[in-house]
Amino acid sequence: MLDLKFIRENPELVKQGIQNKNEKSRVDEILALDEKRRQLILNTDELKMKRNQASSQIPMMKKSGQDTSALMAEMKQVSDMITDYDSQLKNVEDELDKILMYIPNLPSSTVPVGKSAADNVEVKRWLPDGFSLESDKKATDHVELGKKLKILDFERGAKVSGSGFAVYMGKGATLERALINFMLDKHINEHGYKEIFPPFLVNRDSMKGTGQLPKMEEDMYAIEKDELYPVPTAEVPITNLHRSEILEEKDLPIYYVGYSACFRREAGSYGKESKGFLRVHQFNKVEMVKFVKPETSYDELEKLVKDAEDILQALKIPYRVLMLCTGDLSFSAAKCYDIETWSPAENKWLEASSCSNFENFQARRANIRFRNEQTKKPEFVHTLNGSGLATSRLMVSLLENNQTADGKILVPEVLQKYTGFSVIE
RNA sequence: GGAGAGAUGGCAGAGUGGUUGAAUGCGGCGGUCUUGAAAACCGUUAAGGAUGCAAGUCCUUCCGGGGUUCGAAUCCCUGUCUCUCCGCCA
Repeated sequence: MLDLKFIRENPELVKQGIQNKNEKSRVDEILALDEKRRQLILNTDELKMKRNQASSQIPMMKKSGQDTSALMAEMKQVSDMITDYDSQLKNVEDELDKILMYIPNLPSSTVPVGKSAADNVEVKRWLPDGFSLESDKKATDHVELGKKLKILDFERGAKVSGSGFAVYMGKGATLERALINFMLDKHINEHGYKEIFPPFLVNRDSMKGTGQLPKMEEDMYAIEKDELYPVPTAEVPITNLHRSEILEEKDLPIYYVGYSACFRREAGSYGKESKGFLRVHQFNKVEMVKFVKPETSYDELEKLVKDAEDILQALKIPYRVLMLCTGDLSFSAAKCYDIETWSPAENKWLEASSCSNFENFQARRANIRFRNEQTKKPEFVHTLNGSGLATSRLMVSLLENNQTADGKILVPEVLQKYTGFSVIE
């Protein structure tokens, strides 16, 4: 959520930012409602002051035996007026809030302006020693590999749950588990994150806090009976851990890492990159979340990306890093890097991680603050998160890049102590 | 699922219709004392909003929402959460 005061003072800047994100600007509506809101506050406050004065006067009058009935009758009228103004004010504020909840975060000034994914900027490419993108044209794709080696079963997944659900079997299941544990351990032991095992169902307030709702209602699974939402990412429960809290400045930055299954409806995306793991309704992800002081958040973003890259370098998986342009940036993000891993069978890059700085957009929605030690005043923190990483897309690259000519999969060395085996055949 | 109790400031904990935004204790901050520290003593210590150049002034907030009243932390209704007992259960 953007600051109403900021919008009031910088309407043109806000309009431009929204436009760069390819979203509709409703800034003028906001300004008009804000004007109305402040007028109503002016009216009620004056009446309330009157009422408060009378309230302290009445007991004194009674004590000295004076008649209070005239004053009480007058206050009855005042109270009715207050009720009326207050309900008008509530309507205006609800309306304002509704619009504000749909206004995206503004892109950072360091983000390139662009319309779509085509305008994203590649900022880095990392390939393992001796690896070439051209070298492996006849790679078998992950679906085929999974089937042959009996480690992945998309057909049975469809039978049990529906299309877009995978079953991992045998060494495939073990490999998935190994990957999750390896990533968690690395972030905990080498990058200084604290492990969180969050709930996988969250309430509506949490979904609003991180920005999934109300705008992306259609993309979210919902358990209506209990008003709970299966998490689309661990970002939601982990960021909301500190919702409505005032943190101590000395406790910042806070680094959390957590595993969760991620549930996504992917409504309306059938047929688009939907083969095998490329688009599924449930996948596993290790997520990193940071709560930091505002002035450090862009440095923290660079470190976050590096932490995710470390995983890929350890696994020796080819990847590139993209800086997203304004038009491809998500609703809540001010700046975002995507990490894409290479799929030799698809002959393209697959998004496996997204690392974003939300500045105070989420913090404002979720009311996450810290006490500034100098001023003693609470301020909003900046929140960041990044996948570290999603196993499904990563698994595609891992299987395809580690296949041998005779159809086996070589398990990356760093995973072997987690799997207990070095080859899948 | 059934029965009961509760939710108050950073924390603990009073307050059951009228100067209570809230006693008291702890913690935090500042000071006196001390070579320094401790102890003791004194002072101070919520958030949000409106208005104003500012100092300030005003409003709101005692879990959320609604109601009664001239007036609500306090009474009524409702939702959420926590605890105790019973039932069920990985």
